Amino acid sequence: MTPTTSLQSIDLSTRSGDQTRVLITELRKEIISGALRPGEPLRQDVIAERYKVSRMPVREALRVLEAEGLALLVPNKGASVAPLDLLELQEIYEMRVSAETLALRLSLPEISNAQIDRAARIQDDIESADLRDFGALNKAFHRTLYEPCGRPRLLAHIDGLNDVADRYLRFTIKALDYAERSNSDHRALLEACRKRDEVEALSILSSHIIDAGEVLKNYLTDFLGNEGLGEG
Amino acid sequence: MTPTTSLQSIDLSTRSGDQTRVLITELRKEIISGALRPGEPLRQDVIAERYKVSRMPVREALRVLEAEGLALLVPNKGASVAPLDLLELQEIYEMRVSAETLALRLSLPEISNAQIDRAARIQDDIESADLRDFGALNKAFHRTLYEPCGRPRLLAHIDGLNDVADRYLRFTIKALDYAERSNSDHRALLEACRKRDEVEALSILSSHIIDAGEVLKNYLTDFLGNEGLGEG
DNA sequence: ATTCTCCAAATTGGATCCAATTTGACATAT
DNA sequence: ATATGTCAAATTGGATCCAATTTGGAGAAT
Repeated sequence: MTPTTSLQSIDLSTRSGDQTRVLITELRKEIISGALRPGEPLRQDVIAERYKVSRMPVREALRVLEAEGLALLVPNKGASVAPLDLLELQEIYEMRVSAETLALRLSLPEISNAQIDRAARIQDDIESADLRDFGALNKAFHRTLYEPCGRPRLLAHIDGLNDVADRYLRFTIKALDYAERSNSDHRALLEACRKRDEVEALSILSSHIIDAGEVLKNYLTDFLGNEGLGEG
Repeated sequence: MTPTTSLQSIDLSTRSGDQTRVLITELRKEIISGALRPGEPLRQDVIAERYKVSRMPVREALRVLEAEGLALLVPNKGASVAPLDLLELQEIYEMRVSAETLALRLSLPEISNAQIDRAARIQDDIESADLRDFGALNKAFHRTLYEPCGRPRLLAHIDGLNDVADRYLRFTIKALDYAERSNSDHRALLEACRKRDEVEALSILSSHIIDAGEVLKNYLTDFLGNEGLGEG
């Protein structure tokens, strides 16, 4: 079942300062959520008209999205939503392990109990809330644990990786019993953080991310025949 | 002694397809090399006239450079070259260790002796060539060792980190006996790669990068008073 | 029927134009 | 002398216009 969220049109024509900024975040959301499907062409006219702006800020936004790996730009041909690709998925999860264990390691000496509690409360939400919000809440949980590291660039990098990962997650999340495993991982991770047990926390986080990547990969491998992932 | 390379003006006005692409790479080079100084304002008019194009491709290029962390864009105020900052330097080197050890680990099972030899030849060049090319050659050396990992996204990420790191390197490279230490690290790294000794290779690479970061930090700490690093 | 050519429509890339915001200088008031 | 207000110049942001490239289809040739 493909995500079939309909595209909303926000009227940015009134806004003064920075339409490009808004466009970037809106289009990013639409690509991550799957409202804009992998491989789908992104025509400047269409987007411009949908947001009631000229093509100019659209073009700037598309450049940025390309730099983020969410769009593909071919000179004189146009832009399209970056296709999904199992090799990229694997790569993203390998990079997540590397970047997020670094963030957690740097965060642990700084993190307060209050901050750990904040993460625990997000985990409560995850377990009680609608699975549709899993992506965003899951991201928030992890980010709360990493933020005390005080490395803005690293955190931005991790955000970007999670954005891309979310695209894949979106296709599968409903069908999985993955949530359960993820929840127990999260609980164990919080416990290790409370004990400030670096080795344990990093080990849990690593296998947590690797696991998620494996589950996704297996699920998507089956998927691949049924429904395209966007042409390469 | 600040880099005082003069700005060359390339005439892109004839090129058909994609002036923005060219602008991005040219401006990137100028920022990395220090020809465009940290904190220096990047006025659209000036750049456009220098490259004999209109402001439009300049604006697109600036957006991308902002996404890469090389430029700063303030709405309605304009762009400037991203300032240098010791905390960022530290962060970049932490991220390099994390990303590059991952790349090397994934590369080692794939790398051929011929590829290792290619890296060794680059190291020969480093030791014999002008120190001014150190940044580029050093980057090439490392990339040669990582490339067999076959992870395009990871490699692009590493390239980006090294671009930013080069900006700091550029300020110091001449003044250091760092080259010697770096050379012996490189030789030892090649040896470990030849033996396919993962633990040894990763350990050498880690301390190699950490070392470089420390040396840079110390050097720049002294520097900070004399000559600005661009206002925050 | 298939392939090739050519031309019009669609679409992107770049330049120019106009509006809105910021900057800085000068004048004025305290 | 310093601070404040005002207005013109500079600069950015957005829209429109034009050129260049790509796309797709009709028609001709084999």
